[in-house]
Amino acid sequence: METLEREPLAVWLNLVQAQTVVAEALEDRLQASHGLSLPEHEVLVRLYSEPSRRLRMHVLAELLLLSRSGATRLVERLVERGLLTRGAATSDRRVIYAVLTDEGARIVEDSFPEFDRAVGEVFAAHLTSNELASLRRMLRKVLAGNGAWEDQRCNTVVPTRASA
Amino acid sequence: METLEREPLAVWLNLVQAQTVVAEALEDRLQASHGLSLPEHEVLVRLYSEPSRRLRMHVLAELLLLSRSGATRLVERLVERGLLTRGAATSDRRVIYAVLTDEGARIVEDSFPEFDRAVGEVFAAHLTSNELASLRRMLRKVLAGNGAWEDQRCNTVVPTRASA
DNA sequence: CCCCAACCGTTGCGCGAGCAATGATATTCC
DNA sequence: GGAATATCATTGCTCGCGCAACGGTTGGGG
Repeated sequence: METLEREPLAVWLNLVQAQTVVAEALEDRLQASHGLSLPEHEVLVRLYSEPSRRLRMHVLAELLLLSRSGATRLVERLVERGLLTRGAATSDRRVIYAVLTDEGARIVEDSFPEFDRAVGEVFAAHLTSNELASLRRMLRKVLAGNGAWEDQRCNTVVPTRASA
Repeated sequence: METLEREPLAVWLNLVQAQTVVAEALEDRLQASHGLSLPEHEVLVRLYSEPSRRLRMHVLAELLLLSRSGATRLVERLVERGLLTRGAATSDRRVIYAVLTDEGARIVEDSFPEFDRAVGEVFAAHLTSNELASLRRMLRKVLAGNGAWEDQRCNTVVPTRASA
């Protein structure tokens, strides 16, 4: 099995390509149905999955793999659309919370089910559930090996329209 | 095994995060050692792995997962640094080739071995060769399922400093 | 033969993102 | 208690990229 040893680079390129293709497909659907970019949608979902429906800017930036200035402008755009509000913290006056508005929450409830379905169709549908589990294990090992923060919140996301 | 059915989204997020983390690590090293961004380096490698050391702009754009305008400007920057040249085709006067200069080739020979090693350390080192092969199979299924072009050239890349 | 459609690469424009610097607040250490 | 330091979010600047429009070129159909 030592013959095919240019593997790692090829696999890395495949990973980049797959990520790009899937992200484009997801973003297209999201754009068409609700006029949201992928990061914009993620902000809404992240906030929705928070019981208090708010998150400090700094934490939001980390979750979105974004710089703090990037986060600032991202929420700024969503505030202008009325999907978010900025809220000050009582104890620490440096902190600003990004807060989901009712309309923002409504949009999540509207868009998330189809988004979740899209992830299934575009990405997960081509893999067995064993492969999916195996893939996750591998990715976590890579993340851990690079000292990446383990995002527990992945398990806590939206209860998929409990009201319906 | 039906209990954990929010898996797909979580795996997708892990994939994005892993891609981001690894890409940042690779780009940092490349930037430090040769002042190249990841796409810039890839252009050089793609051209180096071509026997004629040239590629049509359109093809280059596809390989790099870039728009044509993006490709135009990317090679423009590298031309200014003297690593590339633009060459006209004899038969079709619409076509322009991006051509690797000798200095560009020298840089590839210089940078690629460490880049390849970096991919090993940052990415592949955390997986067994079985896992790597399995990962590749999965990614290819996802790509095929989304009608992505199968990039055969992955196997043809640089002979890793045959001269040394 | 000539016109029209398709294709190639480049350009104008706007957008989203990162870096470094800023102001405003909190914390720490003497 | 007060000054130095750290932290938080924002802003100015610049860069890389995609989209749409363009000029130049080629091939195909009346």
